[in-house]
Amino acid sequence: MRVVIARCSVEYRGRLNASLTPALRLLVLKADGSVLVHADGGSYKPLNWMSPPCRTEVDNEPTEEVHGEVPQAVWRVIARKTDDTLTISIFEIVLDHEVNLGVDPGLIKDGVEAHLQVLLAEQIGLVGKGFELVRREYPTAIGPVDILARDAKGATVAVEIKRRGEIDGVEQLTRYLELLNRDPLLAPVRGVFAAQEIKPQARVLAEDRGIECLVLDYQEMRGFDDAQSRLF
Amino acid sequence: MRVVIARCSVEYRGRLNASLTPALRLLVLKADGSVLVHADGGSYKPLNWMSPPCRTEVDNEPTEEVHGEVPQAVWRVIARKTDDTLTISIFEIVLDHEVNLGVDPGLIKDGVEAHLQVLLAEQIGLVGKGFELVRREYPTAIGPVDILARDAKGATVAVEIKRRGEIDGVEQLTRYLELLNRDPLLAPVRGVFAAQEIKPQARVLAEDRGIECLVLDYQEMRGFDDAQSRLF
DNA sequence: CATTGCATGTCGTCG
DNA sequence: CGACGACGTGCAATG
Repeated sequence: MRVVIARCSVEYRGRLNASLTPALRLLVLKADGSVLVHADGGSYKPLNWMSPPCRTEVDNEPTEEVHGEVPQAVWRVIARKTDDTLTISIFEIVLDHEVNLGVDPGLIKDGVEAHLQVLLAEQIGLVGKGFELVRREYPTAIGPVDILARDAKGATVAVEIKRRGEIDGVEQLTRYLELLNRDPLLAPVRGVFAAQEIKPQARVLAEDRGIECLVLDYQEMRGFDDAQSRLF
Repeated sequence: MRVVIARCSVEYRGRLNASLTPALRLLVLKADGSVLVHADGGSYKPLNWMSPPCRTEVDNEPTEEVHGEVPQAVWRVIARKTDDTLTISIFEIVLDHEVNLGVDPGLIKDGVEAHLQVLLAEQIGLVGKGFELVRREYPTAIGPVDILARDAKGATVAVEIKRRGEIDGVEQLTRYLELLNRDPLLAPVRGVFAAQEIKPQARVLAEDRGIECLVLDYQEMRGFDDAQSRLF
């Protein structure tokens, strides 16, 4: 990785055109060839960047003026496949440090939608009394339904789980329900839209379509899970 | 902005839990308090980060071991509102550079969906022969329709424009059509789904709903536009 | 302030 | 490799 702080201007040509007039910025050149241009604000997205795979051509003796000034160097970063280009004109370097970071051991995550799904499958009673799990990730032609269950009377229930429940999720569940209800072995299938947080518009749409909304308490569900595992 | 390269471990607690075991990484502390943790790959998203507004508490004399080692410093970055925390344990500093970048003049963009919309409004004939523009951003209760037009026979046509046409966009257009078709002054309203690229599933869904798909050539449309403006 | 819709989204997973 | 959905999505425009 090479870390540079420099006064520079930047041009991007690709899916759109974007440009930065000269100013002091942080440039990060990663080992995989990717380049980030950061300003002192606007987390965490760079002002401009190039994603790998890409290569960089360096011109250390440019002759053309850029923004009324001949830069001391021009870096041309070219995407491997899309022919997007990022052109960085360097006018003045304040810091230039190269270091070998090695391969990162990587990130360990815990607590996403997958976990919610596992917990709710274990605690299917939260959806309704006497409910029984049919299976998680129940496969259909248009993708897996998060949870398929049967209610106390044996009727089929499809559960869609989201961390944040928005209209998209209701649409997705609606498509599943439409498909599942074509199967005479399953129909009629009810829908339950479960999320840690359900946006008002999503709730309205869901209820308008006869889909039940269920707000999940992740902390509580995890707590229950921990309590369960401590018993063994 | 402070740029640090250090051997460090990182813990994030918030919407999820995520952790990084000790390794050499780039740490960027921006003027607005935000912090980025970058490895030497994986553009442009940091491994871990904290978005502003947030504040950092520094402990330069930690006593507790982290990963079997007492760090030389611990930075605790705390989000202002959500009480998310990012804890960075510093074991060894390779580079530590502070610089005042000043305020960035900012990015100038050109060529996004808005531009496609303007171009298609100007070249409404691309949607169909004899079409006439009613207006761009035609307002409805659930948001503006990208383009409303009339076909050669005077029937109303709603056009949804996307750079990449996916299922979401079809759903969005469907909602608009449902609403517009309740207006006796407009009904019946047809739908056209226009994008630079239309995903197969989106196309199937659209056509199943009687929505026409239209692939746009941005380069060509821009070229036509340029040619037009050169005439004046 | 909440909602909505875009993004050079990026990133994993699965066919 | 492409398609699809999730993301600590972030972000700006808008009511």
